[in-house]
Amino acid sequence: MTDFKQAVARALEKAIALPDFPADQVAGLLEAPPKPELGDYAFPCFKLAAAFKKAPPVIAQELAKKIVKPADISEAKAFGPYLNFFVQKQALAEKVLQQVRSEREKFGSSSAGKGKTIVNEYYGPNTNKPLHLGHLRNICLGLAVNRLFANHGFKVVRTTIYNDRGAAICKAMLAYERWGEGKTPESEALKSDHFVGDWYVRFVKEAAKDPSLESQAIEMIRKWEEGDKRVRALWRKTLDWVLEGYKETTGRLGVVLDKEYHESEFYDQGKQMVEEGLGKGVFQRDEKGGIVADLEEYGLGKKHLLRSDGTCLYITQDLYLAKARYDEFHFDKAIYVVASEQNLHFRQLFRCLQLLGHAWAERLYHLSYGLVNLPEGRMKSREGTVVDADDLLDELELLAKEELRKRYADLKEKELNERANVIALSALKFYMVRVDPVKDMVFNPSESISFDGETGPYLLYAYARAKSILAKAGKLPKKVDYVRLSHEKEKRLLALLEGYPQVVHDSLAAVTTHKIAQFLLQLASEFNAYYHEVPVLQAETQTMEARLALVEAVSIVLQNALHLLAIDVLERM
RNA sequence: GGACGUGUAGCGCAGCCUGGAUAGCGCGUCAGCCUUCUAAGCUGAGGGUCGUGGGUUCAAAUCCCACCACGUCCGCCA
Repeated sequence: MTDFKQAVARALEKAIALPDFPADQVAGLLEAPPKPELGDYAFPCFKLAAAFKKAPPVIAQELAKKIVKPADISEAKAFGPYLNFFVQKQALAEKVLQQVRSEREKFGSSSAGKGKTIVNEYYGPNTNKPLHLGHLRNICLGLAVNRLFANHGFKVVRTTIYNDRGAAICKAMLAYERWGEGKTPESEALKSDHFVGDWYVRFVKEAAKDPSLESQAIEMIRKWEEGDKRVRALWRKTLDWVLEGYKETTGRLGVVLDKEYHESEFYDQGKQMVEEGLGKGVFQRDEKGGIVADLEEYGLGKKHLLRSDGTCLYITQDLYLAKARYDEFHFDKAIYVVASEQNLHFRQLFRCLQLLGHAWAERLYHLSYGLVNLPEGRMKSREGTVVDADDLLDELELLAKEELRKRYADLKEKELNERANVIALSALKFYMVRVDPVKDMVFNPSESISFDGETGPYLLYAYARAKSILAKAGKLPKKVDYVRLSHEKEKRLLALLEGYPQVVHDSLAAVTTHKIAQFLLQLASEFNAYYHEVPVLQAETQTMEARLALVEAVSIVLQNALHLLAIDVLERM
């Protein structure tokens, strides 16, 4: 809560003076009026009607007369059943601008997570094909979440898990062994993960004609598990190709990992935990000899944790991995950024860990996100409607380049490439995090590359305009006469800036990013309108200096918020 | 069949947790604005039974119930 709001709440409490109307309720009732002309805080008087035995508008009138205005409140005025408060412009300007100026990149951050650790696992690919659009949503969310927590002083352990074994991987290996003729990514001039992915596609095609290939793949899994030298060598080779390709793609996006997990290294772990549960009586052995968790009472059905032949299942290794992570990092929170298809799996996993008596199970959090669909419908690898991550990144960069060439014909190649890269990434990242993660979303390729509207480039452009003014101004004033910021649009900008830390705080609490995205759109839009209407550099000196301070603050907050979404900025566009 | 989620303007989305003042934004459409700090911009117009029906309430897009539509999941797969 801001200082202003707190002051208003306290003054209201005194004016109301009702014994059965607890003071702490007042602050909770204060809300933001629908329009700026109506003030900064509004107090609805409906709930007082019964106690005062008067109509809400009458109560609002009486409170307006009775209330002792706090120092920084210029007016308390009744609007129908509401009592509205106006924050004094100068006080607002002074408070906000001084704070942004002194805190700079720290404005909006906190030390709430100091000494605490979060582990974030994201994008976990199956290593038989290149990354696609779904991974991009995952990565963009994961990157933003990492920043969000780091911003609050958490130690963030950035991880991924490579699902690097199993049927799909063996299928790609089998096809390569069978028809590869010793080709390599280099010999075919293909990005190495695409090279492997193509062999997987080849397998699917051939298997449609020759069903015996499926059983051959299963045979290969068995050999892999036995440690067959030839199969293991083939696996190593193709896996390295895939990982190398991933590194290139994720590198473009700015992914940095502190720890990488390989399923192949612990896919047979976790039995001990399951047997421990059996011993404690929280899990049961079923009639065929498998081990089951009965989660019916939690509405989660029955879940098999160990096969009757004693081998592990998907969830078994996840039990192990969660514990291994806790033992290593003693995390205060562990986030799994995984598609909503796995909602049930994670609820079952967390519940099982809790049943095993691990208190830290409640620190686990599944950041579930919806599918990314195309305007034509769902992505289907069989129908070739999957949007490849590399292709998309290339396409975005190309479009940014075209746009830049149109505008700045004489831009040097290096500068052109750098700008196109930043612009393309902003387009993608913002498109992905601007939507509530729980929702399925439609990825419209032509819209994502359009730079009109609610897009990353729009935000970058607003930032570049602000920086351009600051650059032309040269030195920024040390002292500012805040009274000069008397324009209505200036007050709106200041109010937005003041609210930024709260937006960040709420985002952290909800482990979400789209609130920050919405805030950015609002701030950029408000600034663009201000830019259009109010001249800065042409203004009289004192006024210019005050406006420069405001523009500087806007640029700082834009940059801070973009940083939280893992979006880099450009000083010029 | 069950569980979970989603349904707001032609299209894409905020708002729902924590109920309040004529329901916001973008794209598209239409009409304007570049001799003045970058027009990737700004201003304005038009566009809505907030899926449907009940309920709670002084007040419901928001809370509750039922129904409908769509999506995902419900395997000793991952």
